Amino acid sequence: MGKGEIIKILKEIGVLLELKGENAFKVRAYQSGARTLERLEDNFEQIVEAGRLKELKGIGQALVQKIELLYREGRLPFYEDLKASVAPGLLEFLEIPGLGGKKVKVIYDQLGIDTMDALKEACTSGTIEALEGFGKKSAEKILSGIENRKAYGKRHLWWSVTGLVERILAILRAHPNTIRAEVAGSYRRCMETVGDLDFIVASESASELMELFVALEGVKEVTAKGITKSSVRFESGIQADLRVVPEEAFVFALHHFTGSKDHNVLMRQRALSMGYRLSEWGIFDKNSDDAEPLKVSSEIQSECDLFKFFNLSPIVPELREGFDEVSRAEASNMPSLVEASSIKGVFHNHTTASDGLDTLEDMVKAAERLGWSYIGFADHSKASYQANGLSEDRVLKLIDSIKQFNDSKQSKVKVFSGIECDILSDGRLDLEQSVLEQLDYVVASVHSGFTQSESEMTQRIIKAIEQPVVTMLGHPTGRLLLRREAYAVDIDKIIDAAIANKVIIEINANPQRLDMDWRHWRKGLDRGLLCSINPDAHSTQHLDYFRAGVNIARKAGMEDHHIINTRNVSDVSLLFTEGY
DNA sequence: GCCGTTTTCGGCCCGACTGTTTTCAGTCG
Repeated sequence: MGKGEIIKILKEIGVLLELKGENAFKVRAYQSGARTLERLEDNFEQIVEAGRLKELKGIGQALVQKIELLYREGRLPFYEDLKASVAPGLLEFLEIPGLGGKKVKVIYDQLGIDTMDALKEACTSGTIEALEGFGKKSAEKILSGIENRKAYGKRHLWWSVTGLVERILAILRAHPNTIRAEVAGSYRRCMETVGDLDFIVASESASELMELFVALEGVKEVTAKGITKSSVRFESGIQADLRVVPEEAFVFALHHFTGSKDHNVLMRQRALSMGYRLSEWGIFDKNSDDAEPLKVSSEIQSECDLFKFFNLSPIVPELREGFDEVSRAEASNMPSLVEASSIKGVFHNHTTASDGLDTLEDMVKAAERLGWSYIGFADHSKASYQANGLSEDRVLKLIDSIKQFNDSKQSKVKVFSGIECDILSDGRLDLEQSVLEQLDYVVASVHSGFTQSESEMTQRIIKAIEQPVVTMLGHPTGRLLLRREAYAVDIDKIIDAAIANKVIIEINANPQRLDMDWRHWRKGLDRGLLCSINPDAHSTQHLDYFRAGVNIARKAGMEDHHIINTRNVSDVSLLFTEGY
């Protein structure tokens, strides 16, 4: 059994143990074991084969045995028994806000309820509220949770909530009693999708801000309202939290609620190892129960100060995912991340030649407005019939017209001629090599046959990567966030092939794709893998997507030199003619 | 179930809010 499936099973064991009422730390051990495997950069198979699982942090004797069994035999009796002992419907109950493992267990043990319909019935009939520890409000909350399950559980694209975030921030900052206001959480860390929004405000008059917040336009429901914290749900289903803290606690609250959870654990452990306790309120003496933070807390005015206090280089929010950022900061080995202002142009864009909405001329004007010095067009090839893909003849004409455009000196922006060439199901390219060779560059992408097996798909893409004419690989996994899973593909093998054949991989910056995923890049960057940030724009407005791509590049730890879009015109031309 | 410069037992990150309770457990982030 492969790593992905094993991770899934470990996570499920955690959930099942929770429903069985097991020790919370045991539950956490399975979850953290799964996370350790998820983050593993070295080859999983090799580690298991070499008997080195035990060396991984968070994986002890018990997990080693279970993982090895799953790896070698593909099954684990412990898991099968556990699964058989828990009613399958209970897993779904955990998706209801307010229901955790303990309460679900009570509902099942006392009432024998294990389906959503029966739970609904028990809420309306008064059976639930009669249970010890439950009441009328619990029943109402569960009922509304069941009814709104779809909207509540939904995550949201980072890009799609930027407007709402900016609007709320502006309102909070405009309040006369606001000293500082920031957005925190996964939004601030630039995750590709966000579950909810977190706002932190420094102010001495919390109650006024709470009133302002719960009355925001578009608020459908107020789910919590306390002295320092309120939660609301907007009509779109997204939840937002506001926390108001005194000015001296602002930095600590901002850091804490920016997370991630795993990053906070690392920071708190570091604090403990240095004799301190760190919370969202400040820095405390490890051994005292004082409610007052140590005096040093008041000298910390920024997150930089906070990291410095713990002898760490500053860690930007994008990198706070609980990987190795704390140890890198300790060694003063933080990357100098790419900025949006370093981008000088983008390559994978569409025009009216295939399925784009705007003409080449309009797209170039938009590139001028963005201050770029070049732009490349990669319209679809003929196999993408639904997208009006280009035949060999049309490609040749397009190359001509681009040459004329450049010669006419209409614009200071240089236009590169490219194509988004379909990778056919057998790995061949959709257009004649002699035609492809005349273009400045070729983006090879999969647009069909998504149901192939993992090995077929992997071989198919590698075959394309091995064609010397291919410059870069487009959206390597084909995922559409929140809509369509990636097709089955061994991304590690794709990365190896790209490096071996000097093929660039794109970050498709369309907010729905953000593909290749930021989690995969570190496996290749140190070995010379290059990235191209490509908005996959189908209109002038879409060019702005490049910002979402920069976010992902930053999460992947990329510096300017990893990204071809930071190079100037002549270096890019050289790259396309000479390779790298 | 994991872990160890407090080392083989006894902790495990920390605090707010809610709903249920008369002091706290469960949930959540």
